[in-house]
Amino acid sequence: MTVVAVLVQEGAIGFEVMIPGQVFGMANMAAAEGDSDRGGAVGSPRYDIRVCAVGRSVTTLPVWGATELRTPFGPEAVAAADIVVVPGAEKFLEEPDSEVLDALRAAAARGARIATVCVGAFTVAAAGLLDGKRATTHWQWTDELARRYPAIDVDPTVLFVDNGQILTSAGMASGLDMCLHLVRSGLGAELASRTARRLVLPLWRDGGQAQYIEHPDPVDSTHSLAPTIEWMERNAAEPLGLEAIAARASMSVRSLTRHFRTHVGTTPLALLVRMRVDRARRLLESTELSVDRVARESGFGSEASLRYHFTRSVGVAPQKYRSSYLTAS
DNA sequence: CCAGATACCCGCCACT
DNA sequence: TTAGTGGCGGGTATCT
Repeated sequence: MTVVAVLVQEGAIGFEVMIPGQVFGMANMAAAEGDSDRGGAVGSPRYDIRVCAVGRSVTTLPVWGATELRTPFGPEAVAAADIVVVPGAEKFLEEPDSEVLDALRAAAARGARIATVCVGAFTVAAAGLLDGKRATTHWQWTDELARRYPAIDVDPTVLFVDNGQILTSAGMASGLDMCLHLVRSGLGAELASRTARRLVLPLWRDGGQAQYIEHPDPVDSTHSLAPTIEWMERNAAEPLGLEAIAARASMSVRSLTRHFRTHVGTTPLALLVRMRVDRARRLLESTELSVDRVARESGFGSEASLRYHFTRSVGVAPQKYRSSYLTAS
């Protein structure tokens, strides 16, 4: 069981406080569904989510909805957590409470993962945990983060950054992507994809995507490529070229790449590679197929190609991923 | 891991 | 005039 502590500070942004509960809670439901599908008894939940405050037991959420949050847990939740999520708070430009900083440093020191949403990155930065690391935050505040903490390598162009131990996300909805990423790395791509479906989240939003995309014509642009992308998802195992994709979208190759850049924020091939890596992950998790077979079944032309992309996006080689995944579950 | 071949991506620009 | 399209060139990423 993975303990997730959501560390709430005064003036926390309500939406972001709720994100971990929604994603990890949904992962619990997806896991239970998986248990019964396999004919076995429903196992215990995978995640234990504890909304907590350090210093105060009740934190108000005075803006944007004017509600009040009761935090059932205190510092002991942070001390017990495997993952500490830090949502953004209203007064993020002020020095955080020293108890909060101490709790974060202690958690990091004993190896817990720390994940920030939005301007929560400022809190973790104040604890000195981001020095020398790559990080991101809400695009309105990336410059300020870089100015205050020159030792941090701030990347304003991505949805989230995973440093292994510390994760930072761009803000608001990208916190969903980051938490889903944590589910994927903890429990596997198959469960993560079922969780995404329950959350009605697109599967393919990934860390390396533009934070914001201009939408000159939101009505048309948000949906025009959706059928093409679904088609790519279904046919990712086939050798797809730009020509074929463009034909499917009934436009030229030039227009296709242009639309991808402006509306999706990435390129057709980059998206396809992500889809294929995801397939490969699932095959490695759930089958005994050789790495070479996995490469072909997931749409990569060769084992070398799979290894190249897999290692780049997952961080470990396919074979290593399979063995570590099996021992972890 | 290297190298040659190929595919892709995107600025530029003419065109509808 | 503005908005969108798509061919072309060639630097770069990817494949074999």
